[in-house]
Amino acid sequence: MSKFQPQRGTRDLLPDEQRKHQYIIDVARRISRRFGFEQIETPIFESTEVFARGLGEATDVVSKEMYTFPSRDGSASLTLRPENTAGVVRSFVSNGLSNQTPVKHFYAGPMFRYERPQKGRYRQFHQIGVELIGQSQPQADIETIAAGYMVLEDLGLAEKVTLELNTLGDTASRQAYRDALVAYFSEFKDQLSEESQGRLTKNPLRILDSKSASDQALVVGAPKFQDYLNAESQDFYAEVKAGLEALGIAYQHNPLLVRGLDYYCHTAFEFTTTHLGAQSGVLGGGRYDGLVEMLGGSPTPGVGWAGGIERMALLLDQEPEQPQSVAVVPLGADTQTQALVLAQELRRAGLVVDQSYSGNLKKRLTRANKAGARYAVLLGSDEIAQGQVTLRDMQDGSQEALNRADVAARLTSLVSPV
RNA sequence: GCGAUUGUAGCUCAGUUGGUUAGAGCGCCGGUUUGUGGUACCGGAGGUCGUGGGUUCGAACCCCAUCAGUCGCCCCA
Repeated sequence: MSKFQPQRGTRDLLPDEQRKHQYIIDVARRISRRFGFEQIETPIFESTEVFARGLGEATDVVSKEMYTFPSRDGSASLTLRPENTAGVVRSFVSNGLSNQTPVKHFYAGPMFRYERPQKGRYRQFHQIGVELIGQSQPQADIETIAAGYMVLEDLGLAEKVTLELNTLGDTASRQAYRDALVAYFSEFKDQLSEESQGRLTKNPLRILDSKSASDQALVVGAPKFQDYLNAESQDFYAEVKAGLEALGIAYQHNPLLVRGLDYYCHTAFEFTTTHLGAQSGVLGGGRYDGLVEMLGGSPTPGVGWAGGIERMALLLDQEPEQPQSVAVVPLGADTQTQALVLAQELRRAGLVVDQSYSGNLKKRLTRANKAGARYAVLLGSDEIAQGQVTLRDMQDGSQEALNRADVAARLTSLVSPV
């Protein structure tokens, strides 16, 4: 055990793991682009206020999970982003994009939350996500969810997730329901779990998805949100559901799905899995019509989602494919320079080329084999004398003599360039 | 922040009621004729037993603390 280890909840992404992350990002970016989402990047830290106001002071994320520190001159409080929606919306406002709506962004990158680490849950973790800002119609929700679904589908995860769907209604509906809930639970306050007693004032909706048995018993008799939804909210939700049905995207209405960040309204959804223990959420999001205004912009609706890259990586069945590679194997004195030249030529042709610098042929072939080379190009004094190389198929061991001038063309016909 | 559980070689793990120089498999390195890898055989390197204290003649093993992983709570991606 060496003295320095990665900090708790952080880890090194070695090539095997990084390859999976990159694969997931590549798929998500490609699919998102089909929907018109273009990639952006916002800073990894922002003014603390962006998150405090954006996500809500009382939320767990803001109240106890943020990495917050003073700026070097002490004039400001900064925070490592715990999610990217608030940052994207802040950039929408900062860059004055309100006259260019709809704005459709895709992003991928690290997020930071001070939580107890577990499998699929890290303090530095990575998300992909999309945000559609400036459209209030339910079709925006439908297509946004469809984009998330298509990403999961393309990753081969469609069978492993279920889409849970709920509506949080518009502001008026939510406020009415909130009041009703507070009235109801206040009657049973002493029966509520300690945590839920705290939620009663801060975030009563969260009592609904409490896992405490005593809370659950009370939740059964609690007022139902559907009874407090006004006509507009009901119509909106109905349209979202109808749209998903038209697209053949199965969902499960979960009236207890209450997202933990304050900015959500109307549509709330989450693709969950049973394969990751307590970390069931894979990709989730919803509508956030009040957020732009909250961060100082003019009232502008929005909808989006974020997906956890680590969690998706854990669900992948197979390793992403790696490009096939070629080993250039010089043999004997004076061949090293020719090998360098050949290797460079093959790389210009788009091939993945590794070259051995030492050892006898046996050793060099062993190394080429371990490195996973699909072909080896043997370049010895014999070959050079005749202006040729020997091309060895590392799978079946067959060899052929090639004219030096034909090597690149031959190999690019056998192996697809990168 | 709370509860439970685990920590021995690069990896997966043995290690008896505390008793000499802590083991295996895989992997790694080298060898088994000179320009031919994968299989087989032989050999080798690699560990302050997570860390720090304590008990003991003696600790990988018992006790305390601490750090980290895992599971659950919580929260979320």
